[in-house]
Amino acid sequence: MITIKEMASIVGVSPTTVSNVIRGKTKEVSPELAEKIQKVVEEYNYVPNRSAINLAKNNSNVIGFVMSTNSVLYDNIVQDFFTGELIGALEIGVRKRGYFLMIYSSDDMEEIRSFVSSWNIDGIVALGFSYESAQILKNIYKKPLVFIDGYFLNDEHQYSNVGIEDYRGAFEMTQYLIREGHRKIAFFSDNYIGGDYARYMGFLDAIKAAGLSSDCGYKYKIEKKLDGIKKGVEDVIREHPKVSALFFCSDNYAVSAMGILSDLGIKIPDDISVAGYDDAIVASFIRPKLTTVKQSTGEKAEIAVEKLVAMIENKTEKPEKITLPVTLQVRDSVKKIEA
Amino acid sequence: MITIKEMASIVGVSPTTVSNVIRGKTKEVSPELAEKIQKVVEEYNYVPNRSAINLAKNNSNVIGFVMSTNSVLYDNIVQDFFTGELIGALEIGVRKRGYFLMIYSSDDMEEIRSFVSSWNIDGIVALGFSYESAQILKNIYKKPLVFIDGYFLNDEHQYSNVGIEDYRGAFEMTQYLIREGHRKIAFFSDNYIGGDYARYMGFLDAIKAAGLSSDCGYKYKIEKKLDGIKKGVEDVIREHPKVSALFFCSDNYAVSAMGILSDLGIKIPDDISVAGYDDAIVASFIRPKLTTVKQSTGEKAEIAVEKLVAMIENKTEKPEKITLPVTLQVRDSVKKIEA
DNA sequence: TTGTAAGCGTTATCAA
DNA sequence: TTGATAACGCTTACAA
Repeated sequence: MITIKEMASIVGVSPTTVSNVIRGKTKEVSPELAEKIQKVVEEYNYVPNRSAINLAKNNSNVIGFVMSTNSVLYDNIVQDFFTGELIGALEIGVRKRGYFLMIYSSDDMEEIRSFVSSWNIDGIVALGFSYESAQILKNIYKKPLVFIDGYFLNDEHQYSNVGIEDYRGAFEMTQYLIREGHRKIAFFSDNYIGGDYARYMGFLDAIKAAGLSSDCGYKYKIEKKLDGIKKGVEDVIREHPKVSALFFCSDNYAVSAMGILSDLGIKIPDDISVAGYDDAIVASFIRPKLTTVKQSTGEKAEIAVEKLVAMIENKTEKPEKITLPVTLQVRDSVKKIEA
Repeated sequence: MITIKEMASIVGVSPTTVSNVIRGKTKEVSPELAEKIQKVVEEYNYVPNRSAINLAKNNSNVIGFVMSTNSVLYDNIVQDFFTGELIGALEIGVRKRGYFLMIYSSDDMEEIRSFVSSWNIDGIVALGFSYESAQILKNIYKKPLVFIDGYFLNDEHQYSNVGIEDYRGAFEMTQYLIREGHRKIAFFSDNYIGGDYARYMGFLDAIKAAGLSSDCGYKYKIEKKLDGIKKGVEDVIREHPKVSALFFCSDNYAVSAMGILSDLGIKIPDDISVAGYDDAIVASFIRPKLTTVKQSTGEKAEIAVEKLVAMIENKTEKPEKITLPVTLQVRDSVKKIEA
């Protein structure tokens, strides 16, 4: 690895001059010299030393993707598809803009603090943080910070976030279900906070808005594991046999529930209708094809990086809540019934 | 961000002494001083500056996960589940061992070279490299390098690789298919190189080993997009109506084909049997549950990091080809038929 | 046991 | 237009 100093002595100039042509400050150096130096730079395949640059400039050009561990792969079948696609898209956006992507997952705020300040991380894309941990993160990290799918109550104007219309998607799906004649609908989620809570509220409000009584909508909290989904599905069938539609907070739950229903000899959508959320790839693999709410993970990532880099490079950039649209994706898993 | 020098002047000692206690070289410093310094370190929440350490020690403690772009998310539905799980598991393994994970995807070897040397990356986990690009990578990067799912012909002893028994898995699956009475089997892949070629060879050899004539096995090359899978499935049905079993090189293709078959009114496994490879999560979501070959992506990542870190920390560590076992996962998508 | 000082590869200030 | 030089924060001989 050749250094600036070495190249300087090869050409017979000072390191400063070499540095200047490398950084394109060509107006500060004569064309002849610039060309001579450029030649050497290329001949020796010069690559700048990032540690040295970072030390001197007190930054890093790295963007950290930090995930709160409870959202992480492995203990949660719902997340890994999403996370994989997200990371892939983040990498592309980050690289495109001349930055580098470091990944770090932890629930320990002290660890995260130490990670980001040790590396002098220029900006963070944060996933899976509760309101509480988001507050802490914002306190310990004073540089640009963009959350993905965060919910921050009344503090929203203080946080940069890119999310989707969780509420509206669920509202419209529920409206659709009602329009198709369903009058007993069960909603399933593994939690009722943040985006999933918003989806639940959309569900509830659509029922209200349709003038239906509140006992038209049932709420089920399911465990993340496969067994938990099975239990949820069996519970609803036993407790509320009149339920004609199942609305899951995510496609992966919906798809896995479809398998379980099939095992029970229950036909979809003839015996019961199923709706999902996210429009994951499986949604169009499975039969019947899943009716769901479509969101774009890739776009989420791209927008998050775009906003983050804007904040890094333009100090006046303000925090912003960005809400991406969702669309109803009507396929074959919901049946029209006589009300 | 407090520095060693600042803490030194606070305690009234030299930076060296502070540095020593921070790095646990406590035998070189008196207990009283050590304690006093330790206290200040904690009081000020000292976090070391990675750029400075890296510059001084000429390393980085970062492990790069570099993907050849042709394997990357987005243009290939097969890969993103796998990649997501892999990255998650890599992150855990890397962090556990005191390293950091940087992600970089490119097909341009010059870009990759510049990335790794600029950051002084300590070691690389490489995914999706052809034999040719693997050779180039090995030439431009002289530090520890572990491939995932690479195939290196006769050069294997020169490369560290963690892969799976691609050949044996396909061999056993095909054996199983034959045992179940299937005599016309079609094999589908989007490529016939590396691991997928090995799977194809396992398929072919099992047919030979069973004493069947070579026209018992058909080979189909499909496009990666959904349309391509559809075309492949339709082709086989038209060209070889006697085919009773479809063996896909990956679960995602298998699952997507199951949907397409269902659209065609073809029942699985009654009309036709389907087998997959990988044991992706969808394999147990779908109905009938998919009979497949099980591999562990998480284990792949863990072993890869383990080997890589061993190579980084122990110079005598030799390149090694690690082949993880696969097991037949018999479920419900293959029917026993009368031969 | 503790401290001095050089060095890692850049950037940036200021002088020539 | 070019070049010295200090500085970034740390490690590491080597000296005291």
